[in-house]
Formats: sequence, C-alpha cells, structure tokens
Amino acid sequence: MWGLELLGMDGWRREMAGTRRHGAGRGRPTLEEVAARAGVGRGTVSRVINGSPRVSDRTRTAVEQAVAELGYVPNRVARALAANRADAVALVIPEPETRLFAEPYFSDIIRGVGAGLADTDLQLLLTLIRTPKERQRLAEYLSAHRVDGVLLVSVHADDPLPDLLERIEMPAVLSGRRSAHESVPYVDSDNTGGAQSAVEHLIGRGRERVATITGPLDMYVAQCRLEGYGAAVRAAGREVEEELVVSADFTEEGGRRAMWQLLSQRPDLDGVFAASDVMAAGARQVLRENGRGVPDDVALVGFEDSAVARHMDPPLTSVRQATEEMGRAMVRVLLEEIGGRSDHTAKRPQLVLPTQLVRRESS
Amino acid sequence: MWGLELLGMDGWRREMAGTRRHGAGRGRPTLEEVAARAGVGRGTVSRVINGSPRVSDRTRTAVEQAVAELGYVPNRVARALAANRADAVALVIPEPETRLFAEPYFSDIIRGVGAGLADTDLQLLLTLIRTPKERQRLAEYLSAHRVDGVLLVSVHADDPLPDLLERIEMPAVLSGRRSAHESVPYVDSDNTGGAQSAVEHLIGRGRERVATITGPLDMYVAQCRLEGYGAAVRAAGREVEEELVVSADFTEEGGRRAMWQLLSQRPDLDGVFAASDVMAAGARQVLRENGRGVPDDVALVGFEDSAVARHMDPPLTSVRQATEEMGRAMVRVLLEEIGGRSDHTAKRPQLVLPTQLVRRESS
DNA sequence: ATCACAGCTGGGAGCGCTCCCACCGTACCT
DNA sequence: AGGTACGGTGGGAGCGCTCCCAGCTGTGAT
Repeated sequence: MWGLELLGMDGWRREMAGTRRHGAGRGRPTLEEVAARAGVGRGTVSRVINGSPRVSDRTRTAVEQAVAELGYVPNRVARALAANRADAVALVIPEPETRLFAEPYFSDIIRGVGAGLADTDLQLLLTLIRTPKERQRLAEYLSAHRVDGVLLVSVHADDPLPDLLERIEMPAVLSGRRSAHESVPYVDSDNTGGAQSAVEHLIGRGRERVATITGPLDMYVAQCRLEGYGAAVRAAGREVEEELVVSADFTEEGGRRAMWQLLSQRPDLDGVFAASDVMAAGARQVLRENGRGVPDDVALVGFEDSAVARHMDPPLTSVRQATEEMGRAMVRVLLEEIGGRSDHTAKRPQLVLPTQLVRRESS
Repeated sequence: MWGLELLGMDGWRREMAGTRRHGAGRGRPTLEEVAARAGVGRGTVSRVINGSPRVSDRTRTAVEQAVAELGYVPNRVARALAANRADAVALVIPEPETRLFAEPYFSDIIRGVGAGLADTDLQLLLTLIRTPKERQRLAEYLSAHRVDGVLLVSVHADDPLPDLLERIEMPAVLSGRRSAHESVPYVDSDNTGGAQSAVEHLIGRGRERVATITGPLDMYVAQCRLEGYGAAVRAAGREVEEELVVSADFTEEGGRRAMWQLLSQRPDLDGVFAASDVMAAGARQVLRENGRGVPDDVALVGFEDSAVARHMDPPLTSVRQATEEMGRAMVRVLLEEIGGRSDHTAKRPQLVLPTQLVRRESS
C-alpha cells in the first residue's frame, strides 16, 4: 500500500544518479586504519572510542594518539547500522501549532532540546507535520525504528501517535499532557497553578469581577487554566459566574470576540485573565475600542509571557512558563526512557514545571 | 481518519511479539526477504525501490506487491552506508541569533525548510551552535560528510564555516549574504529595496525630515537597509543628513537609545524608519515618553513585519520579508547544488526575494 | 542457423562499524 | 607443578543496503 508512495519520493534522486561520486566521505580514516596505525586490532579501537573500561592504559593512549594523528571521526552511519541504533531523536511538531503558539514558545523548546542534547552525541531530527499523509509517513518511519526516541510537542487529545509509539515500545516524551491521566511520560508546566496565581493577583489588587477568556476546552491545557481560575475565585470566597467565563481558541481574533461577549454580558467587569497572551492582545484592542482603560478600568493578565506581552501597551502582566527548561527536561526524561527501558514496571516519569507571574503595567 | 491506516502497522508488530532480539528494528522485513517473496534477486528489488528504469514491468509489479504485502520500508541507515550518502541536510543556527531575530523569523525559516524538504526523502537535522566548541564539533562532523548539504542561517561576516564548507566541497546555502560579493550560494531578501520602499512611503505621506535607526553596520543586512534609506532620500531630491542617521544593534533597548539621540539631535524630525520592528518598538516607547504622537507627530515604519509590529499601538507599518519562502528557496537551491555539483564552472545560484510594505496605522 | 547486441537479472563484494567469542598471558591459587 | 581465573585482545561475522559485473535471455541482422 505504501510501496507506491515510497517510490515517488525517490524521484529527485534519480536525476543525480552517479553524480555524487566525488569521494564524499571516502578517503577519511576508518577504524581499521586507526587500528593499523596504533598496532592493535579493530575491536580494541572500538573499545577505546566507546570508552570501554576493559582496555589497558598503554593501549588506550596509543589508540588515542593514532586517532588524533589521523583526525579520525567515527562514521555514525556505520555505527548506527552495526549497533542497530540511530543515535538520533526526533522532535515532532505539528505544523499548525507553530502558527498558534508561534512566538518564543517553539524556539524556546527547540533551544532547550538543543541544549539538553548538546553533550549527548544524539542528533536532533526535526519533523514538521503538515498533513495526515505526512503523519502517516512519520508513523512508518518511526515504526522502522530509525530514531532512538521521540519528543512530541503539543499533541492533541485524539492524536494516534503517542499510542502508536507506546505499542512499538519507542521511547517518547510529550510536552504537555493530553488529559489528567496521561500514561505516556511528559513534561508540562503548572497551568493550573499559574492561572491561579494570575487570578489571585488580580483579586489581590482589589478587582471584584474578574472574567476569564479560556482556550478551547477540549484541550487539557485550557481546562487546567480554567481550573486555576476557578480555584482562585473560590479561594477568595466568591463563586464562579458563568457570565464571566467565555472560551475562545487561543487566537487574537478569538480573544477579540470573547472580549466583546464578556463586555456585553458583564459590562461591569474590572479584571480579565486571558489564557494566552495573544488572546489578551485581542481583548486589549476591544477594551480600547470600548473606551476602557487598562489597567484603570480593567486589569488584564495573560499567560505565556511571550514577546507580545512585553510589547503591548501597556505591557502585559503574564504567567511565564519555563519553556526552555521544558525542552531540556524533555530530553532528560527521554534519555532516561531510552536508557532504562529494561524494567517495564518502573513508573513513567512525569514532570510538572512551575510557572511565575511577571508583573507589568496592565494590572 | 488516520486511525485505520495506522492500524495497518499492527500487523508486523504482532508477528514479532516476543521475537524481538536485542534492540529495536530487527524483525522488520529486509530487501532480501522482499526479494525472496517476489522470487527475484536483491539487485532487482533495489532497482525497483530506487525507480531504476531497467526493470521489466512484470518484475516491477511483482516486487511492488511483495513490498506492499510485507510492509517493507527501506532502512535508511543501511542505504546511507552503502551508497555513501547521508540522506540528510543540516540546518545550522547560531544560538545567539535565535534570541535576536526571535519572533516568527526563525520558525518561518524552519517551516519553509520543512516544506521544501517534504517530498524529498531527506531528513532535517537541526544544529544549534552555542559555543565555539560546538562550532568545532560541527565542523568535524561536516568534514566527515555525514550530511549531504548544509543550510546556514544568519552567518556573520567572520564565520569560518562557509569557507570550510567550500573547501570540503560540501553543498551549502546561506540565508543572507555576508557581503556584497558573496561567493557561496545564498537566498536573501531585498533589504535595499524594502528599505527604500518604506522610506519612499514615508516621504510620499508628506514627511519632510525622515530619520533612520540602522542595525550594526558591520552586518551587511544593516548596510543594505541603510542604503535603501539613502536611495529613497536622494530620489526625493534631498540629501542624507548625518544627524538623521543613528545606528543601533537590532534590540529594543538599542532602539530606545537611538531614538533619544535622534530626538536630541533633530527634535523636528517627523518620520522614522527603523531597520527592525523591535527597534521600532523601542523607538515608539521613547516617542511616547516625549509626548510625540504616532503617526500624527512622527510616522514610524519598521522592518520584518513580525508579531511585534501587529501588536504595537498603533500597529506598525513594516516591510514584510517572505521568510517562509526563503526557507523553501534555500532548500531548492541546496538540492540543485547537491545534484548538479558535477560542473564546477556553473554559476552559483544566488536568489534575492522581494519584500512588501505592509501599511498599518503608524504611518 | 549464427552472431551481435541489446535489455534484464542474480548475486558477490563491499560500506565502516559493533558484537561476541576464542584466545593469550599473567597472577594467584592448591 | 598444574589448575583456575580473569583482564586484555584480535578478528570473524554480520547489520541491510548499493554497486557493479558477469551471465542470461530474446531480438534482429547476416
């Protein structure tokens, strides 16, 4: 079934048949040559390269010198084939998301992942998923175990990938849970706590009628932030009023619409917690259009602390996530998964990173 | 929707339950098995897989069927080893830059590159460079020809990497030139033209004293944007006044400082072209602090058309670069380089993509 | 019928590594 | 002395593919 598709991909290569012969790679020293130079066997060099302890110091020094003299760099491809590993992990990003979260989120995650991988000699393979067909291709690719582990960013609840990965026993880590009882290892930030602290802050500043603009409630992250809102409201001895809760879709336009609705339902609101900075930006516009000053008439708080927050007027108070740290943590967890896969009974590592409220002039 | 397809993969999985020897991947069908099943030789299957024309239709069909039945997916690693290619290209990003450009630039490039690579079966390898040591490691890695080509984002004039790549005949493409006579293939956007159109726009709106905040002038991109400014000024029959030109470093704080300086040198200026949105944001703050209205007192234009531009108050007129298209173009050029490396006399492809002025309320 | 020459095909010989097993020597026992 | 043990070591046997060449078929020209 896929066969035909696979053939298609090779099109470009046909043209270049034979073209590439100019010794790419050939001519570089091999293990064997290093061995010859050091006057030892192939196996010994391999042991030295891989830091095996079962090598005498004398031999090790000799080999190391030969390596240095020849400028030997191991051929990852050969190594991967022989050892049947890939020496690579994939970072999978569903393309539509990059537009949504955009901003620093992705680059921060990537940066964190890069940092985490830096002293690993694992390669980072980036995979953008645009279409179901590409997802299918990725699934094949992963099933063929061409990577040692997978990092999944912002998976939707109905994404089949995590389960597929679990079935084929491919180590994987999610950024963000799909639901309250996520079975796959993940790293998430404390959405509930962050939201709660934001709303507590609003209430602490004397706001009486604090509304919230939520994300799409079929996303767990949106549920959590709403829950945090509720927790803060109740902690202040108030009740969650339906009219003060409107959900949107994490976009600017959604934020605008939600703000209009809030304003018409409860013109007397004096505080808004938006579950994302971009929605806050939309809300801010609508507030301005309606002559409501921020923060004088309405105090506004966002979530994510992206560049947008800093550049808004007035600059937006927002909940900062340790995004880069998330990337780094994901790598840590993945490495554990890859390494310690022996005992299947072990609890899957699941991490929740703290958030931090960044106060600015909007509240 | 994907569900059904993915289930298909269950087949092979189930068979090898318990079969799994050490490590993953073993147990998948190999070329040899496909050959056996199709009743042909290894070579023939290889030819079919790679779309060679020297196969009879009957044989081809038989092989394709066997491939489908077995769910065969070629092992890239083995293929790479045997053919001495890597089936991968590296995207190299100097880490500090991701902070500077931040915003959509980076993710747009990645998205474009991803799109360009989508129907190739090349892998995208992401490499963040943080330290000189890591650069060194990358250099080794590339010298060992473990990728088929390299995409370099925002190289500095003094970066040794492009020359290294040229020496080892590794196909490479830059995003942005290092200087006016760049020898390596590149894809750049029309910085000069973009800047010129921005300034022409300002002048066209009746602004008499248009200033500019430039980037660091040791960067070619900054030079170009300044040149575009000059061209527009002169085209309007005016002269470039030194007092109207201040250079900064592409950061917000730099933009602030530059704006202060401009305001003190020429309090009567009525237009500002900032060579980046972020600097424009800084300038905008200073203008506000000095009681200058935008656009009434001072019209402001940025460059890049990032998220910041849209979220400023008033929204910033800015020069949009086709960033995603740049990524895509880089891949196209790289593929050409990889494929047609035979004739070394051929002109190196160098592309300049047009920009577009996006008008908003700041001007 | 014979020969030449295509068009196809099978399979040997690697690619550069890891794995693993047999083997060496030395040290330490009985 | 012979036995045991064990840290070190060499090198065969692959990993799954591509490359290439020899060989095999069928066709058309002689």
